[in-house]
Amino acid sequence: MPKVTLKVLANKLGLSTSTVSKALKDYSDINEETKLKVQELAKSLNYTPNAFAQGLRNQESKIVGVIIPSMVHYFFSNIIDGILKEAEERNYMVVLMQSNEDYDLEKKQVDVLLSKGVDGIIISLANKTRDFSHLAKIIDYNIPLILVDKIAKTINCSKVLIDDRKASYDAVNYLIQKGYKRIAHFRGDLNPQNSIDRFLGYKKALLDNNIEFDPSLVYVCDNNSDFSDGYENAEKLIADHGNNVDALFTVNDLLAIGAINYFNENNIKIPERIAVFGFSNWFMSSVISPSLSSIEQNGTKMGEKSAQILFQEIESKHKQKPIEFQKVIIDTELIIRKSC
Amino acid sequence: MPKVTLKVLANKLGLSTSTVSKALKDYSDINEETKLKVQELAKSLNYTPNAFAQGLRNQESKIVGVIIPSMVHYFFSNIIDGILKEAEERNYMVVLMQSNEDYDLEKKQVDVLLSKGVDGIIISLANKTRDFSHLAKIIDYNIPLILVDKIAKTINCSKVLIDDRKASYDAVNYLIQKGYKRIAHFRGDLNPQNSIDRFLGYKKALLDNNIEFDPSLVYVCDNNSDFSDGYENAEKLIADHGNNVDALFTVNDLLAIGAINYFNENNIKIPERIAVFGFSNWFMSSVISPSLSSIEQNGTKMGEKSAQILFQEIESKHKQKPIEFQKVIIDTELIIRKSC
DNA sequence: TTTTTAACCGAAAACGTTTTCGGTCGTTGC
DNA sequence: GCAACGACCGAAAACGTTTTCGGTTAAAAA
Repeated sequence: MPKVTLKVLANKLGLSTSTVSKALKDYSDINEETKLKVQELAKSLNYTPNAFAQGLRNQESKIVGVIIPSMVHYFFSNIIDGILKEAEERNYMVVLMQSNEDYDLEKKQVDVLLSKGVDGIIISLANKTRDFSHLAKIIDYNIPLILVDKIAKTINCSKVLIDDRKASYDAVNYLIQKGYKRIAHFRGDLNPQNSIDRFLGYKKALLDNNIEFDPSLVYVCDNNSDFSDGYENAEKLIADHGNNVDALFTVNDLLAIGAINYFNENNIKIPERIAVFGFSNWFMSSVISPSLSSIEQNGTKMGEKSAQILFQEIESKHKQKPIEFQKVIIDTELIIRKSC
Repeated sequence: MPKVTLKVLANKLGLSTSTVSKALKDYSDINEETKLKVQELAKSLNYTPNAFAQGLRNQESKIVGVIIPSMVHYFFSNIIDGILKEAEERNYMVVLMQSNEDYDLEKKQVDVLLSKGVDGIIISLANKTRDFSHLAKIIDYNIPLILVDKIAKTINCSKVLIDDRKASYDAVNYLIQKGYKRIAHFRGDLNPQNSIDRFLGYKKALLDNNIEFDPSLVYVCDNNSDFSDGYENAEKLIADHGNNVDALFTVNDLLAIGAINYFNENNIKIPERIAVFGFSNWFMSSVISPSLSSIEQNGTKMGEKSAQILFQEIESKHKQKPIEFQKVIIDTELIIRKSC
């Protein structure tokens, strides 16, 4: 089967490729009749423009790149979901890469995306990423970049995130209003910004309520994508503090669920003996027992918004308009369930 | 910043673009010294070949397309995970699309992938897909195609799947050995093959154990990606059969979890009053209460295998070798937990 | 000295599209 | 009758790469 290109259309109609091209793009200097003839033939022969040639000529790929730390995460799945929806509407393709929380891989993937000529990039950074030169490179290349959730404060680009500090402040504050006083915190890695902010929100809620901040109640879960980390730290928590702790606020639901598993197995009643509050509102949090209170982070909306901004910026760039970076805060919501 | 192309390398060295190109690709008719000079300069100037030009010239994109019904599913996330790993190793990019279980969208996405010139395609079909002309089109275009999990029997291409019939036979058989006799089944859509096969395995296990098959114990959950469907059908099940049912085997974990929720809320003890067995072994099945017995479907391995075969076929095509289609059955495993 | 050969390099075409810049008509205005 | 104009179309260059096919040297063979 011979590929149907502009040239074969042109030959069949006794026209030139330029005329055919212009006819298909509705140029004003082509006769309406010939336009129709060309368009009909194109349709009947199922002509589709060669994407490589277009890319080469127009310097745009109609592809955007997305790098996330991990695929198998409810939150990230939702982000992708939102991005795919927006891309679909605009006939853009999305190439997806996962960094596996590995900085070197993340860096390499940025290079690949740049060399493939993607029109824009959305990244949620790996936890360990401290060096942002690869992001600077994207900006140097003049490729629109959006950071989502796991962001870098110092990089000058649009960002979509939640107010981690406020969200966790609200959660802890809720616990305090409910009467809990000795509230432990399983925090995430020391590095990523939202881990820090969630910790700070936790601390501020304590202070604002005149509860002394006790550093020994804070556990660093640097492997926080693993729920066994939550299980083990729950064990440690009880070993360390015995009855002198009555609530637990975790940096994500996975840790909370690990902890719940430990408490359940050891007959530590939730929420009577200890309350638990998670973060991110994974689907499973609504179906475990006891169901877990959490913070709805709205991954889908974050993905959608990121993509919207990205396409805006791509368009602005195309029109040579200056682009001004946005920082969008997506609303969160306390989801109160039976664990507190 | 001027883009660094073969031409600028050539100019800087007083060579021709052809020589530079050949030097970079280690052609034998280029002097070792000049090769070195070229390669050094290329590295120092950070030369990366233009992907569009390469695609145009070589007719290959180093991109593969993946279409899945839905992103936010543990099983599909795992498939993607496996595919991304394999692609990463081979420096291939993956463009991801989700059909949202919509046939028309699936069809359109195939067209987009074809028009973009991807080197291969992996699809897990939407449940409602009954017409396979879009798949035939892929084969017509001579693009390697792999079907994974949700397959079409009549399409002649490589497939990666599990033995749904055997897996569900084993699960139901296990229930029977445990003494359960009135086993209900929440089946999926009437259309997709694996929904059918899981039903047939259920039926055969009953017959082989001399248990009469009772059609009234089978409920069609045509919206089986929604766990409320499980909840509602559990309600119906109890209304219909009261105490005359002692086990439930569902076509997936989500339905099982919906049912468990209903049973828990209505004080129907699991597994004493009714046992529950799921399918797919979602992560959350291990953390709900009671934990759910299920069938490990090994999504990651399915994704990996699909990608491996795809890249094999792409390579074969490249070498003009004939490709012979494979049908790979991935092992499943009964995961026994507290729900039975 | 002349011919052959090997070693090295470059010219050029091709992939398919887009867009600028003219060019050729026939028509209108004066 | 001539200039000007508008309508329509095509030639050609460009995007960056790959690869074939010669071509130019200098050294080896005759």
